[in-house]
Amino acid sequence: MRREPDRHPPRRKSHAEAKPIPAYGPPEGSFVAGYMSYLLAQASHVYSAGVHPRLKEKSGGIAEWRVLACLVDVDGMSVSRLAELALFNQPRLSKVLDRLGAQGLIERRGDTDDRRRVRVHITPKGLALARPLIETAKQHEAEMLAGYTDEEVAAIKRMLKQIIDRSLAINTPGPPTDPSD
Amino acid sequence: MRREPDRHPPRRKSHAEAKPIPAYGPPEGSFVAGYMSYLLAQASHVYSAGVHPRLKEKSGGIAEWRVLACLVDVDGMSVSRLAELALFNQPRLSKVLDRLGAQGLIERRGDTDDRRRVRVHITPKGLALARPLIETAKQHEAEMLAGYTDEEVAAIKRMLKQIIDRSLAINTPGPPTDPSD
DNA sequence: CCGGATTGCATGAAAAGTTATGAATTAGTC
DNA sequence: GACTAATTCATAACTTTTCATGCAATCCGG
Repeated sequence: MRREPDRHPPRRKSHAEAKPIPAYGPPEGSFVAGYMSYLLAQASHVYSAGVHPRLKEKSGGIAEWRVLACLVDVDGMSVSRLAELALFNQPRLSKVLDRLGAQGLIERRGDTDDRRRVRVHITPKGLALARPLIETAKQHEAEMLAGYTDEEVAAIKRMLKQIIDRSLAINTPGPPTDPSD
Repeated sequence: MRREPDRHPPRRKSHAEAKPIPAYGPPEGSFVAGYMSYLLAQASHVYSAGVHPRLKEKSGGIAEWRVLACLVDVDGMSVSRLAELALFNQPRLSKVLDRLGAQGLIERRGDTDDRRRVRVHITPKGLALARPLIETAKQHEAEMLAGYTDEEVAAIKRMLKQIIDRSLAINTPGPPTDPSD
């Protein structure tokens, strides 16, 4: 049997009265509708929903894509630094790197000075895969932001960076570097 | 042995020359530093990093928390609608619901009219758990946005909602509801 | 230098998520 | 009304992530 037996009580009425509203997103005035964390998560989610299928198909997964993109920016980062940049915890990144390494897209090399560290390098094969993906991503961004002026886009990005910086400042308990900031 | 034998070539130099910069976030001018998807993901990530531990501990997981929060807003949604709202795919939500159901925090009830549908209801026990969590979330939001004026906060949220709406419009192929929009 | 604390990364076991698919029900068409 | 298509949700099989932990290398106080 598919569902529990008593989940569906006997039918109530013939078939009158319309179906509920199929609206997207949270209802106006609800908690989540105005909750910043939710808005950020939803924005991130729906904004990238359009490219993710393409990126995932080519790179083998969104996590893989993110790592490759970061490595094109900065090659040879340590594992923990790369994890931070790609927004992963360290064990997760280690395993993503295993997969990327198995495909010959990245390479781990021990740091010569601090032998605890492992530096991650993108291979030529990895670059050959990543570069076109970055173009795809840029093209998607262009489409998504077509309705905004350059100034508006700049303002949006500035605002996001500010949110990021402030969050980091709050989350980082250390003594304030400068109270006048 | 822990790593591949040849990962660490012989040490290079005594110990002069400083260690690399430990900066947080992507380097200025890099691709990801200005890539909207990344900014949104990073903002979402670091912004909520502060509450997530607390919410997770109390609710059993961030996914669980999101579902409960949505249900406090709107009780009795269908599974697919709730999945959409909580930003999960349907099978994932089904499993989150299994867990929540096992703890007696939610209940599934078959829709009387359309017997394919299953409506999800939060239980009194679930409410008792969720309400304080929402307070925690609100408190966190207050802390995080303390540096902004009410108007600035409103502007930020409006901006995010606009990004969401536009993304949805672009991702939804259907004919434009109103070309004059 | 020596020993304890710390850092950087990997890894194993357990938990959670994903993909593909199936079953039940309803909708639509002729 | 019967038949096919479409919707809604669950589930099984497989993959990925997480949590905790271990080991090696460095750091640091004496």
